[in-house]
Amino acid sequence: MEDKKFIESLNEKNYIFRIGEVSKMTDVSPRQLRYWEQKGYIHSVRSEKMATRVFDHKNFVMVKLIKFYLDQDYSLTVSISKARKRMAEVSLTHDMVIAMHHGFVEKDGKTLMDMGYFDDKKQKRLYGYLNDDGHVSYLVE
DNA sequence: GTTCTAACA
DNA sequence: TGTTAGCA
Repeated sequence: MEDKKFIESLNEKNYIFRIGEVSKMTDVSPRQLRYWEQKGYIHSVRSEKMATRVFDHKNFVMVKLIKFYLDQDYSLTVSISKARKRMAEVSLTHDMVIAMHHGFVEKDGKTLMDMGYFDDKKQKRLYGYLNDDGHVSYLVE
């Protein structure tokens, strides 16, 4: 289970940024970030004794999403709404991919992703791989 | 040098 | 929302 430890060591949850860094990476001013936080659109963590904000990866992504919609001339409130919906979808996508990912196996010169049992009786296993056009092909065995 | 809060020619 | 002031 060394793989698991390695994955956890680089888990995005471990990445935190200060307001200046987030501002530069997202092109959102510190003033805006503080305001958005005050309104509850984003959240920062304040270490027990540390007086400065730190944003985790999740909130960094949220800022990027809000900015993405603002740049398309949506109002702030609409951007927030759209960003929250996207966040939920991205989060669900992440959870599902993690849950179905059972490693890779080599077959016929291809690298197949083992997606676990396909049926409730746990007799058929689902595999998938990317073909040349970028689409996923499936295999059940 | 950076971040914080509060306030506004 | 930008900017500035005065701190920590």
